[in-house]
Amino acid sequence: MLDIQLLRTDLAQVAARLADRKFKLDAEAFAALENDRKSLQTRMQELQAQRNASSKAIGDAKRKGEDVTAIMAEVASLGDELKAAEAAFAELQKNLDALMLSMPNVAHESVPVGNDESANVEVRRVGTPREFDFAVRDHVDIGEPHGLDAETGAKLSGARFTVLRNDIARLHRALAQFMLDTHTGSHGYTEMYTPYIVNDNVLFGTGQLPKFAEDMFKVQKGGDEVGPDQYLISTSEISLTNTVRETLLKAEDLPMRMTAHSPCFRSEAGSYGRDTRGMIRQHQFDKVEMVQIVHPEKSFDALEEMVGHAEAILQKLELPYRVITLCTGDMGFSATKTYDLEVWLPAQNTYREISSCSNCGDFQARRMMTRFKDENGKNQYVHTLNGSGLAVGRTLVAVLENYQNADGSITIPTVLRPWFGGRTTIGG
RNA sequence: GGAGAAAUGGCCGAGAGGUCGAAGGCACCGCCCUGCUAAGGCGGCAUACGGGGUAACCUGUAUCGAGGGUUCGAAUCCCUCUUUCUCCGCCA
Repeated sequence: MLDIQLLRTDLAQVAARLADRKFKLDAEAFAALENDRKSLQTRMQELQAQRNASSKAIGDAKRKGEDVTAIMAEVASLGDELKAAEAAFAELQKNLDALMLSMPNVAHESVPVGNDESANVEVRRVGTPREFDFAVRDHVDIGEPHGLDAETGAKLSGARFTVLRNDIARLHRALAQFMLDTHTGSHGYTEMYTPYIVNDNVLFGTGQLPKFAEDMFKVQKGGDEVGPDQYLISTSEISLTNTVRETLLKAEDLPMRMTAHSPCFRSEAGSYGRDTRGMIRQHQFDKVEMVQIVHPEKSFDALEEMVGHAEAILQKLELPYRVITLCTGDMGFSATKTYDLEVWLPAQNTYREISSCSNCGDFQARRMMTRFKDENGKNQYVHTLNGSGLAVGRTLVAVLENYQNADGSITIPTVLRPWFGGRTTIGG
């Protein structure tokens, strides 16, 4: 959520920056709403003050044993007017809140302005794509003989679900554990295990709701118990970041670094026909997530560091990749700046997204009410960051394709061999 | 699933229809005293929003798990929900 003060004082500028993000803020409508809010609030507060004064007078009079019928009569007429004013204010506040919740974060000034991915900026390339002296196969063809089974996945759950068995399942697990161990062992993250089903208010906190409900899986309890609306997490950023919701942290608690390995569930509404083959785009995939809760002045340094943490995984796996700065039009809702990591996929002869690292500034903190007491004893919103470190399913794809051999076997990356009892290949 | 208890400020914990934004303690900050790996005294110390002031600050309103209700007036009474704890049952 944006700072409403900023909207009041700098409406035109905020509207312009939101326009870069393809959000049309009707400045006039907002200003009108703000105006109404002000007059309604003032009126309501006046009436409340009157009521409080009268009630106090009644109390005083009663204690002295004086007659209170006169004051009682005076205050009687107040009730209805107050109720009406309060109702009108609540209604308006609701509309204002809904509008505020629907606005994306504004981009940091260092973010390139642009409409779509064509305006993204490549920051660097690391590693050189391998030269193959045989016909490159894609991960489906390479993986199938060793246990990648889309057909059974579809039988169980439909399109975009895959069953892994044997060495492929093991490789998948090894990847996740390697990532987790690296982040906890070398990058200072605390390992976490969190719920995969969360209440709707949690989704408001990180920004998936109210706007992106169609991307989520909504779940329902058996029986006829009614509780809050609940959803499967689309990323453990949601549960990790929200662990600090509605809390007042101490300055020395910061920075907090959390990591978790979890499945992610995405409806992929609107992506029909895209990446239908293989494991690139699934309804369920695993991801090792990094989340940081940091001091507001340190969040952009933390973002660079976090990108480095994600890169370290790719480097240790010896996978070629590039780093991209997303432009304003391509960034996620809550982000103020985002770097994507794209891994080289030989079969597609291109780089594909495998990690996304974002600084959300105070946008999520404001929605979650997460603050810390700063050096001067003032409560300030923290800044939140999240990044994939990495998407496990896509990393599996990248390993299969980049490590494939002419005979259909797969060389196991050196760092993963401990999970294979020292074996060096799958198949072959 | 059954029975009961509870939810108050960063934390602990009083409160029981008006004088309560809320005693007391801890933590924290300032000053003083004293001096040594301690202690004592005094003062300050919730949040959000509105209005005023360059500002320190002043002022109004709201907030005692959440939402409704009763009342001139609710932390205190009533209803619903959520969460936690205890006992019983069931259970990976």
